[in-house]
Amino acid sequence: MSCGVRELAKLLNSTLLNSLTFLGGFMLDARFIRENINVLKTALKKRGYEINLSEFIAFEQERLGLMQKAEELRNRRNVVSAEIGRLKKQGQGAEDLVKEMKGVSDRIKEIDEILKGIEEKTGQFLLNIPNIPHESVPIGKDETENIEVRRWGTPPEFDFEPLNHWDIAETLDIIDFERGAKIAGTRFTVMKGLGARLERALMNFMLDLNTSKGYKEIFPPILVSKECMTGTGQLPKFSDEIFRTVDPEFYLIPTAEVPVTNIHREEILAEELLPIYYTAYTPCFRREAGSYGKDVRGLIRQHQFNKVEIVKFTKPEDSYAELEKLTGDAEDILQKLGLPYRVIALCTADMGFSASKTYDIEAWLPGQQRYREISSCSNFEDFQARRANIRFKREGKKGTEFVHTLNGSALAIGRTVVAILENYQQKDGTVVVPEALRHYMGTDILK
RNA sequence: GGAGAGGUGGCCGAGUAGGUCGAAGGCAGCCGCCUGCUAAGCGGUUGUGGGGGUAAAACUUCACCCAGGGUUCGAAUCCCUGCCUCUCCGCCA
Repeated sequence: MSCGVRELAKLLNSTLLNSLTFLGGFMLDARFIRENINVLKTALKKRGYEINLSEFIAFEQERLGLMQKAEELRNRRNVVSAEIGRLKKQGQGAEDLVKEMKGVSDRIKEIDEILKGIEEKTGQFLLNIPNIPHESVPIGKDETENIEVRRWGTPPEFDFEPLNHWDIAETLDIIDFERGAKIAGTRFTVMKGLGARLERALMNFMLDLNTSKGYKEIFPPILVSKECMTGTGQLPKFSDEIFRTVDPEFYLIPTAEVPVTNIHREEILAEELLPIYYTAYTPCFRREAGSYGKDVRGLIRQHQFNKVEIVKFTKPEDSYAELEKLTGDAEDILQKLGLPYRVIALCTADMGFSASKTYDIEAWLPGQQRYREISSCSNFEDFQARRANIRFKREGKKGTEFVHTLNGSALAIGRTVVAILENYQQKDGTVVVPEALRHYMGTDILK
């Protein structure tokens, strides 16, 4: 029965976001919303999001009424203007009609002004509503209620006290934290020698593995427009977390998800193109505002880091199966690298704004004696597709539908470096290179 | 950065003294007919989003000729701004 609720809620969400006239040219089914307010409220409450729709609905009713009025007037204007043309052609005067139409046009302008104001308000309101969680997502109030789905591998045992990656890296002289700070400030690092090489090896290894599975390699722009950021859901709500250039205005991508998902913005895809699989290496940039005390040492939390991402566009009926496959593809990388990990299903309160369902993959870090996030795999259903207006057309069917978008890290490279250094460290301070990387590294040991 | 040209439907391409243009024509596609197969030929058809309407259709209406403003009774057609593309010059990895 929760399924029925879910379906309703989904439909409702669809309808809501449809009203972004200034984004995609959609309109909103106000009646449907009026009849289903409670469904939406309940669904979002699971996330801890309280929604107040009463003002919105009032605006909607007003908007619909005004729109109809304006359309009537436009129709009148179209008809009469044609008549005026006809009369003039026959050499007859039409002063009365012209005068009347002048009034009509002014009236239309007035109404349009009001409509614009309303649409601006409702549009902003809608852009700030998070996605509705999938029914399979555990309900919870914070991250303690996430659920561990499975584990792979066994944390290594050491006959010595395992070090943190920053200590290992310092000894090996492969990561220079101080000079990173000198050049750019805190949360920046310089990778050197085998460290730089390891970073590059991981990029290549991941891209090669992903492309061998049918993901098409993409190398996108790293500065993007505001529209892209809105399309994938980073804006307008999370401007604090993003770097921005001022003149001209660009946004530095926090993840390849942004440019890669927006590849198909404003497009209608042919059914046979789906599913589309992309993989992309990009640098990523994050402000990390509000995390001042966290992970101040080491590579875990940087303003700039490298990541290989995978992105999928699918038909709605396939997206959850694709999420499992996508997560599996990310896990495969860790398995090939021999890094122990666990998979976590995020609960309703811990999921990102745009996601319907998310699995985090956490790698074991001996230096911290705990699992840390190394990948996040999400199904956004049609949330991003609505914002970015990405649709597809079914063979032989009228109209279009929104695609579902998914993405996941495969993987975050900096954190993979951390996991390798800490899991493969040896008593003498050297680090064994995982089998799968030796070809890329040209060595089997970091020393 | 300087000087020009241009942005029309899936594609090509008309439309420039503003009026019945959602937009000629061609191609491609689809549906029929015809031909023993293929090609050619004939007829029809083919956009997106919204409102009203319907059980669903039919039907009706509004918007969309890069985007946003403006002029006008009326704009694909005129004016302004922005974005993008192309050519030439300069500069540069």
